[in-house]
Amino acid sequence: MSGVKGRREQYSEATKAALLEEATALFAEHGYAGTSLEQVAAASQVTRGAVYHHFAGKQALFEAVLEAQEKRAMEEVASAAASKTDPWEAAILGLDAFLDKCCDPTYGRLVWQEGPTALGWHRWRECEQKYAYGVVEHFLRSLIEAGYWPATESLDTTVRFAFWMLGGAGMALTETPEADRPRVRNEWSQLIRRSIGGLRSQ
Amino acid sequence: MSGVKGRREQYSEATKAALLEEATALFAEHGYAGTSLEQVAAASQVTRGAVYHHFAGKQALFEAVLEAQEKRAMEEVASAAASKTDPWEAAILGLDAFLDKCCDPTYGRLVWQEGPTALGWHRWRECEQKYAYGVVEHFLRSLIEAGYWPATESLDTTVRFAFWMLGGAGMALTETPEADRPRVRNEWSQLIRRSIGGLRSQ
DNA sequence: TCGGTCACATACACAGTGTATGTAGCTAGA
DNA sequence: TCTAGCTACATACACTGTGTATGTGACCGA
Repeated sequence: MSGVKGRREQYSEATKAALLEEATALFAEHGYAGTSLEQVAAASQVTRGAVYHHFAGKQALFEAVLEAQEKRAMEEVASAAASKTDPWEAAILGLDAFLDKCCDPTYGRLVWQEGPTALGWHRWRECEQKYAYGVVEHFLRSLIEAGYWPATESLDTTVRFAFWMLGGAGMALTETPEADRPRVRNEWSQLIRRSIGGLRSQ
Repeated sequence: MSGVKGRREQYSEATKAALLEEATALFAEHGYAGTSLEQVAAASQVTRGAVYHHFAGKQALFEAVLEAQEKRAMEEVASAAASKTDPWEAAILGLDAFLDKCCDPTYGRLVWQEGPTALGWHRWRECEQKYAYGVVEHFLRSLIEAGYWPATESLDTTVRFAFWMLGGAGMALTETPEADRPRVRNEWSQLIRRSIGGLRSQ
């Protein structure tokens, strides 16, 4: 139980980190189905045995990759929104930060393109619930509490709806070639804001 | 070039139809990855050789299944909308017909759940563009022409946005247990209508 | 120093796709 | 009517990739 790590544990964590890093790059570049564990292992200078030692299988490896991405992304969104106390303004800032993040090709491809195809919709959504989903729900709750948003539908449906629109923006951005992204980003941002305006109280 | 078909061609079409039918059922029940061509062939009382004779591969078979589903679905949507001449009312009727269709578990599972995972996002969207996508674009064009909808964003982005919202409803419905579907269906319908209201001209 | 455990490597089993080849029955032309 | 060729499959095989069972050396605490 001592906090000190032996050499073995240091090496172990290093290879695990290397596996995660290489897997992230390979999955993002060639897709989930398009990269074999052999490639991931080779890029990390180990064999597939190491992969199966650290992760339960290919899916588990991908989930670990995806969770790392989501963790960072949601931290960035939350910290962006934290600068405003008004729930509405905070939500808009969060939206902008999220759209920014989706312009990162690695994040976009892994989370929005490969995620569902690799894990299947069900498992993917379960993963998302731990991160993005929870953040969206948090924003919505505060909007409702502040009276900005009517609670006519069930919260669950509303969260899904909001989450889905954000996902659409993310998908669109990851698929859009670099040059058009600013325009597309802006258009989606406008569409989301105006359509949300239609839902807004008053 | 005679219109008369020999026995061979009749048998051939029959087996192709059987393959499509069995594949539809199996893909819908066990998913794309969860069903092997061996199973499809066995259910159709032939061997895998027949499958590869009629289709280029597993993906191609799935695409054929998916296209058949979409073709029927879009016909239903179009015919539902045809009873109104006002673009706005027609669009609303089309929306309702679409949501109805998504409550069909086979359609929902194949198109919204298995589709993207089986073909990958890119290829899936290319398939959708031939059917659903085109229908959405048609509705939007008529709405814009009639002055119901502002043409502030690029049409492409707007079509994607609308398509995406419909997809969200479809996804949500296919995942929702039978008993809750009427409620969820209604909630999504409301959300879409009100959010569209926010985009509507004036 | 010695037994155990950790962090991998190695070897193997197996499923599933795709492809190359074989074959029986039909069909068009002489 | 005979036959050459094509169609509609069946059979056999190669290969890729996952997962699992087992082996092994380095480390580490007692």
